[in-house]
Amino acid sequence: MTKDISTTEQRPYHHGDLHRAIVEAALDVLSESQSTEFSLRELARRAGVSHNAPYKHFADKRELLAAVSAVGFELLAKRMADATKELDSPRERLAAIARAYVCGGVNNPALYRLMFGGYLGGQDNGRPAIERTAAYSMKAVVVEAICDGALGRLIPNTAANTRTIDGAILIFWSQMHGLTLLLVDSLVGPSGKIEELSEGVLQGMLDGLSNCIPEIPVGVWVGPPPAE
Amino acid sequence: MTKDISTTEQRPYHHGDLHRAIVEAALDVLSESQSTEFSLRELARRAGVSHNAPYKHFADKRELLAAVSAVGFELLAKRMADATKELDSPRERLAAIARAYVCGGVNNPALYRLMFGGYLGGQDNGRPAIERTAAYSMKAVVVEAICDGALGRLIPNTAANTRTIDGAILIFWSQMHGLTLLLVDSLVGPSGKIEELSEGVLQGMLDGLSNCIPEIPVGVWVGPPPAE
DNA sequence: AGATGAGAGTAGACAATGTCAACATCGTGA
DNA sequence: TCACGATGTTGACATTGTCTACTCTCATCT
Repeated sequence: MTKDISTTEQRPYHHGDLHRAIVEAALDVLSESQSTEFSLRELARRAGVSHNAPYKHFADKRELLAAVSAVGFELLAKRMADATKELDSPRERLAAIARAYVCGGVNNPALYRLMFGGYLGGQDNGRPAIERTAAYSMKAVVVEAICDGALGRLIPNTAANTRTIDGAILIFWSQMHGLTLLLVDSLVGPSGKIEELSEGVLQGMLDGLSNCIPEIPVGVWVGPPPAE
Repeated sequence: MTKDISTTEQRPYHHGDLHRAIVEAALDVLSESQSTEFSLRELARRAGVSHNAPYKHFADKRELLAAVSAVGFELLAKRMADATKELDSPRERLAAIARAYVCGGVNNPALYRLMFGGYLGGQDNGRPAIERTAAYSMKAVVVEAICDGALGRLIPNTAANTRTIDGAILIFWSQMHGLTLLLVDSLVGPSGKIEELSEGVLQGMLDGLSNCIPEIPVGVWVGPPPAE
């Protein structure tokens, strides 16, 4: 039972904040190894607890990964929000959001893939609520910029405009999403020119959106499914 | 295909075409379970061989998945090519390609994610050559439609136009890629309206591309990295 | 204060998996 | 014919996710 390594200091029986420690360890390992195939036991080792301690905080590995994913969403939403600060032009704000989005994905591909890669949830077992809300808060930032006139004219955030806004977001989001993943997979490049590259796609898309803004509406929802 | 073990017939010691059998089993399991977390042993069981037989054909699980992914690329390229047949208008051909692309992804998300999800290769260990070439052949189909005038005017496939073409493909591809993954993850929907939805995004993008076609060029490559 | 009970951590066990090594079986070319 | 290489098989091992049963700690109730 003598597990103390140091001289007299002994780790208290209870960790104190294992939940957080495990999630942070997971984020570390994920960032380092760029893979979700680490073991719960490894995390337990890093946290200095027994291999089964994490199970007091997460039902299974899936749930742990969901928690990590949620942190990823929060980080991303925060970055996107931060990027818009001190920017007046709505179009510039939307562009900044896009840059933050792509940048976040490129900087930590494994986390990005965990968030959007469908390891969690599909149509079957919906992803945990904590994730949904995090993803939803991301959308809000985009909505704001668009309503403020990022596409060339004000679009009041009213029920009547819902479909227009969602249509625009759909295009915006899928373009950024696709670009991010292509970059991450090194399927387009070169990686040195990522910013230049994104900028071209981004501006082109914004112009395209501005041009066809009244015709976009299709029956669409964007973000977490509404009927739930 | 006499695989029967019925009464007295005994399976010959050697399978005959285990390589193919394993890949097909993997495709089956992948399609059914929509997860890459099946075991090699399971595939071996399905093929009716010992748990270690697959190792005579694949160095490890990664290599097996790479082979599956390659098949996926071939299937997708074929569908895209088929979709363009009997279509005269280049723009219609490009639209058909896009539909085939999105459709392929939505119909088998797990396979699509395996192909593009970066489970294999990153910038570190490049993905197997077999995959690269398959992915590259996909690009060729798109190039053709664009050069033929899908964006409103002919763009001869010359070295001088490389950047314009690659720029257009980048936008096209990332838009389709992103849309596919958003649909697959049920992050946008509703799923019943997938076609209508895709159509809106698609046409909007094509119009946008047509409008800014001369200004697109950025220093870009699309497809497998050229310096290799 | 002392009992107690729930939350948090530990220890041990189990089946399944990826992978290694040693052996068996077949078709084939020298 | 016969040895050899490709293909399959068996057995073994460390690791993993997860279950069950146990222990420790501390706040709360009497």
